[in-house]
Amino acid sequence: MEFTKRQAEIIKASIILIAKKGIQNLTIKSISKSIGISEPAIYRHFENKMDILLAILSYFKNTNSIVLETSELKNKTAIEQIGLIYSNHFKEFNENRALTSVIFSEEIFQNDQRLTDKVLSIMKTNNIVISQIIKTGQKNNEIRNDIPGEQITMIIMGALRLIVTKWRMSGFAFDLKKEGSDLWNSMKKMIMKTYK
Amino acid sequence: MEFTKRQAEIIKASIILIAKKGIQNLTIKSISKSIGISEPAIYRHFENKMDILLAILSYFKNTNSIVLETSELKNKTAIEQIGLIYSNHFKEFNENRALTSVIFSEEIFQNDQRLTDKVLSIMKTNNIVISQIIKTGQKNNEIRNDIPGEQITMIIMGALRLIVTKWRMSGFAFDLKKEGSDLWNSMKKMIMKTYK
DNA sequence: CTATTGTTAGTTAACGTTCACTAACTAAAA
DNA sequence: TTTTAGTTAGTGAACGTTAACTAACAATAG
Repeated sequence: MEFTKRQAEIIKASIILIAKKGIQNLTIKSISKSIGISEPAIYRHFENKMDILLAILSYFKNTNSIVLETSELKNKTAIEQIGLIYSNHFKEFNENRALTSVIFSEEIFQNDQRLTDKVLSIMKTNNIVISQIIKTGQKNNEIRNDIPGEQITMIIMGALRLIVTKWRMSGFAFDLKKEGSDLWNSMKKMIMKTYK
Repeated sequence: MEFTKRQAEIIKASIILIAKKGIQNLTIKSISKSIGISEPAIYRHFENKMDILLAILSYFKNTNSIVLETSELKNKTAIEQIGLIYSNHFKEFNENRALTSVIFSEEIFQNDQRLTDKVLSIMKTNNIVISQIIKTGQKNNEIRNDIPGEQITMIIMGALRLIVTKWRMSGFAFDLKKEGSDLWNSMKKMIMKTYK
């Protein structure tokens, strides 16, 4: 188990606090207050504040892997796989809205090299997984190959990120699952080799 | 003139500081140090720190309007117009790299309602301009109309944002103008009605 | 022409508050 | 009985901001 119960509690409280008021208002005091213990008690579970930030990123990495590497993906077409990754993301965000404030927000973790490196590695993992699926789809003549796979990956990831950002900034005012699914259906038309 | 020389200096210094070390390290002390005056002197030019953050966003709004509403856009096809908006953005970012750390980083300005509102209004302006161009292009049978204009807008904006984010996070390691232009050529293939 | 008055943009010193973090102690669980 | 997880009460450093003052300059009045 990567984190104890209390550690997980601290991580989740921190994410919610960042979502609400930004990283500038994430303090040991605000964390401890939100879970109902004293400030020094936090230090029984994390060495320092930086370790909490790193733990948040580890938590993302896990969540992300689960969404990306689910066994559902096996024995599906490339298009079906990307579709599933899209809908899994939307499901995850719908259940954990605070996550959207930080998961595509590389800028938040900019104050330390270790944080930046960790963010970068999460981004790269994402890219490799999607890119691999796209390229396989291109080989199978499922996805158009007059456009480099990396660029299709960028377009797919860019749209996913932007719709989630808009959803959050609207105060979660629209149905992400529905709008997201519509968006994906449009993207399919654009990237599939033969669309009927 | 919206800002005095000194105010502009403070704004630019702040953007560079955010780009370097994140919003957490933007302090009155760091700003004053970077332009070589004392901390209290900052208060001769801005009432308080919040006003500096708001000024940064106003500065963005201006830069953004210039990129979006240039007269070059007149008498051009929709595709040419979006192409120009893309390349103008890349040119602007290339000349002012620190800008990329904040311009698509809504999360940075999350600690106050006034900041969030201003960010939102900039995003909306962007969207309206691009969306208008796309819809005109669809009416003229220039852009495919089997996909709603709003979704094409989202895809275009999402890709632009993501490539800029990647460029920044790579430490500006690739040629944004070239990679961006390649990306746009691929997007054209996807959204044009007839591509030869 | 010069003395007065006001403005602008800066200084040093200090304010109260909050920050991350620690020492010392305690209750309860293992 | 030792370990774990909490407490209270504190630390020095950094935070945004203000007070008090000054040098340099511009406009105006005598």
